[in-house]
Amino acid sequence: MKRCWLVKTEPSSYSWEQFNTDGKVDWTGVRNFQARNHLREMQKGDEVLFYHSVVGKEVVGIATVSKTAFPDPTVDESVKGDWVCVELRPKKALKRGVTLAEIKADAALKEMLLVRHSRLSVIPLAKAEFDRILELAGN
DNA sequence: GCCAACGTTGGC
DNA sequence: GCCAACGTTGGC
Repeated sequence: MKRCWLVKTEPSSYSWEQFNTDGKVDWTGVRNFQARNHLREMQKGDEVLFYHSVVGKEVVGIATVSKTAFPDPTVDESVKGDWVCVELRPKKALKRGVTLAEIKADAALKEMLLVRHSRLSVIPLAKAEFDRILELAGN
């Protein structure tokens, strides 16, 4: 079954603009068990909201999973554990960014893990939450 | 720039 | 196995 996700990134390290320039990216560097488990559950074609943390604090676009979990090539001998990444491709920019403040203010979204668990970097979304964000964005 | 929340590490 | 210390993330 197709699922919806949200990934966070600081635009100063990797932005939506850079993502679009690249055309695709291996979503590497996840070093959190919960986030990793979510990466493993991603299926090809799943839709992923792209969120800018710290700077902007808004959802800026939609990506799709183009390759399911595979070993993270950025892991070397100094890193313990069995880490994975996925390949993402940009699908569509939001017409208008949806900010964290708006998400918190929205009755349908304020229970999102993005709000409740702000440090998790890969977050599963309910379809209704995903749709609501697109609605707020005007897409 | 500060600090709260959380995860990880290491001593016991 | 507990818990204090520490590092990191991310909102404000």
